[in-house]
Amino acid sequence: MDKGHLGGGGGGGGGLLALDASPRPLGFLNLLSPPPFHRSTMEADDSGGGGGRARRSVEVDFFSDEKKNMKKSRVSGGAAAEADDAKGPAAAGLAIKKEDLTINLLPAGNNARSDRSMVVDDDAASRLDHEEKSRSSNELAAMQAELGRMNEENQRLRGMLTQVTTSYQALQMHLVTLMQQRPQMMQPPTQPEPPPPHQDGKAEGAVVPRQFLDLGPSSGAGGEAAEEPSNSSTEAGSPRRSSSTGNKDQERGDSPDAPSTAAAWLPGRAMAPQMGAAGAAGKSHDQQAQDANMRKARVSVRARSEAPIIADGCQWRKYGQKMAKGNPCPRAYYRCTMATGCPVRKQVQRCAEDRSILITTYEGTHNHPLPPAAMAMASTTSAAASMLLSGSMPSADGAAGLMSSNFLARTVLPCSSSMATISASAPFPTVTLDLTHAPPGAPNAVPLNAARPGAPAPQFQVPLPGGGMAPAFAVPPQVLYNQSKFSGLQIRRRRPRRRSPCRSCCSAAAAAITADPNFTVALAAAITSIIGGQHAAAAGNSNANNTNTNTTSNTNNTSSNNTTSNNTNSETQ
DNA sequence: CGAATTTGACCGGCGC
DNA sequence: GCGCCGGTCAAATTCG
Repeated sequence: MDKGHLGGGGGGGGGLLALDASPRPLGFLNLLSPPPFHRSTMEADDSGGGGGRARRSVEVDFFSDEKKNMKKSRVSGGAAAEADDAKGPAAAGLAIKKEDLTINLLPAGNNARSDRSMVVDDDAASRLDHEEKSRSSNELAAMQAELGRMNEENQRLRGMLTQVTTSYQALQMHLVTLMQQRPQMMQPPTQPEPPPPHQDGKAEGAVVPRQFLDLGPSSGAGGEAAEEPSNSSTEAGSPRRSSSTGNKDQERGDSPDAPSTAAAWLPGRAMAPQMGAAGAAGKSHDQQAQDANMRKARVSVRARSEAPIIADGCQWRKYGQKMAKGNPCPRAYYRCTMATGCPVRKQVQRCAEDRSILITTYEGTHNHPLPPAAMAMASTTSAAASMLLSGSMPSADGAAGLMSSNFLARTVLPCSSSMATISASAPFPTVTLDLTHAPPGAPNAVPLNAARPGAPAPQFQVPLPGGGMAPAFAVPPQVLYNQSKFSGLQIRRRRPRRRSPCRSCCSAAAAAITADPNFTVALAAAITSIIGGQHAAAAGNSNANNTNTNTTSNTNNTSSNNTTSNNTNSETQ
């Protein structure tokens, strides 16, 4: 065991969860104003308990390159730095030369002093000294006047900068919107394909050929993933894993088409087989960089849950547990076992600051059909991931990344500031869906149901066709009215074409979210749409959706040797 | 007895 | 280059 890991004792806790550690994410995302970037640097803070507090305001850490540039530039001058960094080429015309703002008041005094020292012993020069003094004072006054003038100029330029910033933002948003639409339009018409070969019996009947968490703007990965078992996320997470060390599940699932595993959930790569050799060969470096980015993309869900794991409708097998730095609660690692070789993994960890909050981080794309129960989370995470990655798509271009992130912020966050947090901070771009806070006007936090079917906690659960309890979120009543958006989204997108169902799903999801001024409502609606069809049988539990009683029966996993996870990570389907 | 979980060890990435 | 840390493996253990 890595004793060092258990030692923990620091803040940090990893880029992703560090951001999530805040019990109340602010949800802001002001990419054009320096403060978030300044704060984001605190993410790397390894300090102890205080780190969490500090991180409270750390919500955004997009694109470290820009951050560095910004820092660098800020050293040289305030307005100039802002103009150069925030605006980039667009603000070239507004660039302010450093020397313009570098106003040194010392020379006058220094010169005078040095002059005086030169003539201090010269009586004849005393009068000259006096004259020079007065001249210096005049110069000083002139310089002060100049300073005042420059300040005014500075103010004026700042105003202009703000104006240009606004227009630039608008253009960015527009561009991102266009870019989001483009993948769909560019997708070549493809013939229907047979269902996945490994459509196992677990998901029979109720299964819906929908991908969970398609991590890509051009969600082609979904289609490929559905047809090709993949451990690509595993490869991403642990490249060293080779045939000799791969686990049984993965080996079983991957062996048939290992070469395409990477394509299975990397949207860009997924396109390669379709495009053929030429298409694959023509893949740009940008796209490859994009792939790398997508491979790491994650969706984190924060929810109040007394159970050690939230029931999201999938079957998970625990394969590891570790103490994460800065969090006394262990982090558990699960992989999806609904289908052999499913690359999806998730990490479950309690929030260090509020242990009633369970942070579940999903990574990867399911390569198998999902039961409706799993689609609730799928809708949420896939949409969020799609948005995230559509935003980080042109990662090679710093300005574009900034642009996209800003777009995400504006589409996801403004109306649901407590709902979604986007972080492109290294190492993984992450969307955090915070379900611990109800939308404005909602009474309380949104409780997530316990994973255990027999859990005593009066939390909202949905029965599955198979008899198990499906995941569900307690939906604040006031958001139920708007369920049509997401439910329609799901239904419409069922099997548009086998080639890339997920692509379409996510594009639609992203579009829906983009169009929807209230992501919170849309999210709740998605879940509600699931609940709606099966709610009746869950009446016994449904009374908990309004009142989060937060029973304290759960003993948190505060010990590294905790043994509570063994009875919770297998979900009855 | 098979499956699932636990947990120490190992590996690679990354920062210093 | 070294150490820290996240992530994963896999033998041992536990559970049903």
